[in-house]
Amino acid sequence: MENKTNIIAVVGPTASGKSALAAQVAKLFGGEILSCDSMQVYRGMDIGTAKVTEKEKQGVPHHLIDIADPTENFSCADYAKAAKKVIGEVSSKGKIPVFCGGTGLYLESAVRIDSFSAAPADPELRKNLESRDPGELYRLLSETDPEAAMKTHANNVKRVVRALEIYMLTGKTKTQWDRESVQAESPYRVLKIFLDFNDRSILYDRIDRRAEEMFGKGLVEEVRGLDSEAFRSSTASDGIGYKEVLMYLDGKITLEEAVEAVKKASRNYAKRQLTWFRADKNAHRIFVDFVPENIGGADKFKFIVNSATNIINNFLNMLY
RNA sequence: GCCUCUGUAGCUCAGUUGGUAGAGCAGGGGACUGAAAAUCCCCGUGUCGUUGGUUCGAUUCCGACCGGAGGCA
Repeated sequence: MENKTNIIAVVGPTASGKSALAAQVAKLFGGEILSCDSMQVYRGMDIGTAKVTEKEKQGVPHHLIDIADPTENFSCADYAKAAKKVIGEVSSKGKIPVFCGGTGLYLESAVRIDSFSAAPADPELRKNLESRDPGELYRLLSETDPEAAMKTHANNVKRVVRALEIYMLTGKTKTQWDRESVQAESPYRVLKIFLDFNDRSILYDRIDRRAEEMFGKGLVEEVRGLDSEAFRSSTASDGIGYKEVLMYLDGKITLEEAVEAVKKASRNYAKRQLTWFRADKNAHRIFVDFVPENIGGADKFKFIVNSATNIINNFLNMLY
């Protein structure tokens, strides 16, 4: 129990300032960054994913970025495997793994889920199932795995298909697999710091501004360079900023409409992220837009770093 | 100046043959174990432009007025 690996995670919605805080925390506590972002894993997708620049890394090693090709299928299980390896490497050097990112599922996959089902995605089977009547699929799930059916809405075809896929491929239900996937005694002690906003419109303004900056930095050119048949049929091309620009390149929408669509999708996404992290009762919240009146400008960041530092010190001193 | 059309939820618009109204988007809430920046679920009271009139009753019909669009001069 006392041999557990301490892990820090800075999480929050897109454009909340995670990267800067995480890098600072890593510097202060002797850590290395483990990116926790389902799109930053892809090489060549830099502008649209707001990937950290060398300067922003501040000399701190960053892992789990650029580890996959945009045309390949990458999943949370692949991520978990890679992340666990990096956790081991970093901690064996005596450094603290500092996760930083907004993909909640990826973080949980790495630190909480011990093993995944023995059923990797099977594109053929999925295609086959998806071509069938959704109602029939759901009925099938209700018969084979009633518990999963109960937890999954019939309209959520993706999830229904996945649950069926697991059963068909392994003969064991998703419910069973899930139950066995979480280890009773985790090898990690995880501190999550959640950057939240008291006034959401402030977050939304930042998102809007950042979307415009992305186009200014050449997002359209980046997407043009990635464009190919293989890219278009990949998960990566579903990323925010990428799918909209592809529509623009196809002449389906104007550039202005693309910019607006990216803003909108990012805002909607941020809200989903907030929902995810809010549900996590173990996450320590810091309201980054809620600093004392008398603190402004560059001191604001300092204030946030101080808040995080206090939380981390308590964590390292085993106060919680 | 005259004529026609138009003014309904933050936005775009339905609708009520007169019994005070509903969609999409935005927004809010939620779920999430191999696609997760994905996928899915739930949430719609608003002076129906203003003001008179007709009516048991008007957002709906009539008049005037105030916006907006177009046409004729």
